[in-house]
Amino acid sequence: MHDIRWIRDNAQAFDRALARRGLAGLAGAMIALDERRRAAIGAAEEAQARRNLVSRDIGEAKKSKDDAMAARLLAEVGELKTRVPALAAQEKAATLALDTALAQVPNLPLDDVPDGHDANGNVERHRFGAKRAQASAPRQHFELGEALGQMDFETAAKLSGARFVVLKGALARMERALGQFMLDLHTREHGYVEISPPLLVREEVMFGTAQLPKFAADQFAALAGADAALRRADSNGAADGLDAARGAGGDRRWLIPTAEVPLTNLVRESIVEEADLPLRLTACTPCFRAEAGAAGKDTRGMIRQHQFTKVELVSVTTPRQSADEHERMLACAEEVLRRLGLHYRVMTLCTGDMGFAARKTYDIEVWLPGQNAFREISSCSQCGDFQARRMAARYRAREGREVGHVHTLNGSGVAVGRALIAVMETYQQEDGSIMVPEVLAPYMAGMARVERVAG
RNA sequence: GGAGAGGUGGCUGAGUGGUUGAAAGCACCGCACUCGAAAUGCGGCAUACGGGUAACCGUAUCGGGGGUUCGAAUCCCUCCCUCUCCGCCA
Repeated sequence: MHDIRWIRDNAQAFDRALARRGLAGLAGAMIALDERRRAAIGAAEEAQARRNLVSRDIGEAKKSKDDAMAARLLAEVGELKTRVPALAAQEKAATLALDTALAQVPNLPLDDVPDGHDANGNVERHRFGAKRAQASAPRQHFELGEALGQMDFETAAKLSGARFVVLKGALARMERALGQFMLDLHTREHGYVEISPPLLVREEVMFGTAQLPKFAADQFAALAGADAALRRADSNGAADGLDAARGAGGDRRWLIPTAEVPLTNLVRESIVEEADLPLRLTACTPCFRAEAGAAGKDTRGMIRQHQFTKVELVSVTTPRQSADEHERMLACAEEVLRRLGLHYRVMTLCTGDMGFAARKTYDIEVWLPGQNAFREISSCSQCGDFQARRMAARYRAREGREVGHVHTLNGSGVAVGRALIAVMETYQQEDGSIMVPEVLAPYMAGMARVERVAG
């Protein structure tokens, strides 16, 4: 969410930055809404001030038993009785109009973000490792997993539909091992605090990190007492089942699409002392995504699922610290892949490929031999004060005791499902078995190799 | 699910519909006293928005929303949240 006062003072810079994202200028429209809002505020406050003044006099008059004076003042204030609520309603509507418009505007790219229209404009920053020599054509993870009898998409479809998977035995264990390994690395060596957050959150929490209102179609929602709520909604002839259910007393929560949502919102509506910053938080959680815009994309295998596990990194910093923290966070995520011995490259996303809330983003793309391609396994973003403003998350400066919005950053450290895929495809053997990377062995009871088991 | 009790400033906690943004205490900051500290005394100490170069002025906020009233922390409705007891449950 942008500061309308900043837009007012920097209208050209604002529109120029939006243009870099391929968007039309909005400063004029925003400023017009703001002017309407401020005019409404002025009118409403003036009326209220007058009412307050006269009301006070009425109180005085009644106290001194001056009934004639009181009656005269009452008559005088009569007109305000309808005017004040009307003006207040206008003010509310004008403020809502501005807020609604502002909530739809994405963050602005930092100056050093490369310009571009889409993923083709991303710039490689550096890479690590190399492709391994493999005797025959490497197989994809789902071919390996199905052959091992430990990755079952058909059964998952029976339970939940497309884009779900059932892992069994050693592969299930390896997924868990990956999450544990990452969490241990970040908490023991990188200074992050482990969090076990709620997976169902309120609407305003989703708004805080900017998943809502614009990306509702990408999210899952859960209803408590869904049957009863929906039945009542139906009988009301309501169009939108969810909103209606809520209106009918249904209790709606959103399933987190990433732990970024609960972790970042940990500081919502609060003022953190500067001495306590930066906050570094990590969690390993399931993530739920509707993948609404991805029909037909990555339909095979575990690359794109409605549910997947991810270790998330979140930092809350002062404005001065956020750029350095971004580099640090990237290094923390990279370290995961280095220790797993996975080949990857780091891309600086261009203006056209960045997410809504980001002002700068690094993606880590891991090499998948079976796919013969680099695929995203982590995305580390600085959001500046964009989310902080939506969440009302502030800090008090050490010097001067001033209050300002914090900066927030988030990154995957890393996506566990995709890490499993990368390990499988990278460490696959001719016979279809998979060598276990050394760093995972302690988490897998010393198992050295994942093999097909009878049954 | 049933019954009940509550939500007031960073915290504790008063508050008869009329200068109550809100007593008091604690915490915090400044000053005085002190060699220093403690104790004590004096003063300060919410947030947001609007207006103003500024000093400052105005408006709103006592869980959220709505209502009654010239005027609401105080009355009414509604929603949310917290707590206690009972039941159920991983």
